[in-house]
Amino acid sequence: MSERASSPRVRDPEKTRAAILDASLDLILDHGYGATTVDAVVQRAGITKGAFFHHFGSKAELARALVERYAEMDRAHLEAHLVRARKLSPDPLQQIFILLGLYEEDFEAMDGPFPGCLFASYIYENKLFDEGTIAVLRESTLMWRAVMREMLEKAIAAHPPRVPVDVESLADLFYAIPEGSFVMTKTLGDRTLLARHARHLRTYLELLFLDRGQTT
Amino acid sequence: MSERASSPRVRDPEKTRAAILDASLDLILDHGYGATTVDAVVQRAGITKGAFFHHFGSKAELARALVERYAEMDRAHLEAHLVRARKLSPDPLQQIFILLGLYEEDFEAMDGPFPGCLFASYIYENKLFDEGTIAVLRESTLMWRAVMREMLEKAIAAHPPRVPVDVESLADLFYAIPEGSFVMTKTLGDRTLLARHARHLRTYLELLFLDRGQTT
DNA sequence: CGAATCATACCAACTGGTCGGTTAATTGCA
DNA sequence: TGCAATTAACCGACCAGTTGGTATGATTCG
Repeated sequence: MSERASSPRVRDPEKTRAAILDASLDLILDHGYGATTVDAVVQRAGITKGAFFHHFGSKAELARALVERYAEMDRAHLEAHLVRARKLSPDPLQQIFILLGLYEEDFEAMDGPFPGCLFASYIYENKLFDEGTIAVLRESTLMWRAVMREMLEKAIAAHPPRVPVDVESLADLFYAIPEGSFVMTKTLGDRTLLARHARHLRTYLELLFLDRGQTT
Repeated sequence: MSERASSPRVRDPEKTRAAILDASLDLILDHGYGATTVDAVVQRAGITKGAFFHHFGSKAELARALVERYAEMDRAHLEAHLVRARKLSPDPLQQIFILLGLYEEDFEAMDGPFPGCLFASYIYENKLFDEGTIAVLRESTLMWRAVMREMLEKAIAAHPPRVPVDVESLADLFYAIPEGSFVMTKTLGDRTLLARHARHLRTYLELLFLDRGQTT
């Protein structure tokens, strides 16, 4: 077996690296990157400073690696839901509704205080990061826009909307509404908001593309 | 005359205080609170460290005063638009549309790189602030919810919605959509997004409350 | 062995905050 | 009104603690 049980102190560089990234993610989402010290990361990850700087050349390098891993997970998560949605319905509009439903499920299944989104955290400290790190945010945002725009365009072709719409900015709502919802959720501590706000996006699309009322 | 022209170096405690708050607002929205040093604030405000600690007992006190001023400006801005909207139409639904239009105008009139929202900046560094400071965020958020909820309930009474809606979370969209839009705008540097996303909220409400299509 | 992985001890730079002192405005009183 | 006394606004050198980062040595594993 190459897999190893999570015993306390074994030599496993990948696990150490992951522990550093996990610890820093938690800390950064609560304190911001600037106020997250290497010492705090090291302590929470249960390692030492030497190990930290063995894996990451600098704090900035950690920032970059962290957001890259985050962006990749985000992309993979979306991709997985997309595959599932396509399997469940051939109709592009229904696929969008299913996608929304899957995310609503995810949101409802969450527990503990809501952590928020690393992209938003970074962008509100943007001057602390180098261009390459910020570029990851941009690319992720544009990826969301492109994916949702393509789905929406197919949906529009099959279901002409009741009123003309700006497709690009409509696609953006799939990113912007959750992002705003995260801010509210973190502020009020009410995790039901995420799904409830997503449901409004669903209703909007239903009114826009369906002849009458609900489907669900 | 007790009023004084804005000449370079005059003794004017209120002006000094405002300069500190202005400088720290700019810096915090770009670097976050944690990474904004008192020295940087002092330098940008064109004063000295001594003057800073004469006006604010600590950095935390600055944080609190800054968000309180910000919340008050936000509230006053909303209030002013509300008054104008009520003057322009007696119909509650139309008032909401007018309010949205006024904010769209504000967004379109902006120039320079978009600064973002201090509430979002703070909440993504929430562990750095004391309870009283975070409470300001909560109160502002709940104020928005209460105001928009009241308007929406009046609108619903006059224009029964096509499908049943959760009023509270619908009211939240007036806060959450701009907030998410701010994140996207800061990320992509495209200031047109703000108004375009707001317009979707308008379209949603039109589809929800009006018999057919557009009004505007 | 010898390279990869991690620990310990340490440093120079910077941080928020303090403090004694200076300068300008305001007040009290003749 | 004239002006000394008092107070508020402001300055900038300084301090103790913290920061990101380094140097070097110990341990593990192929």
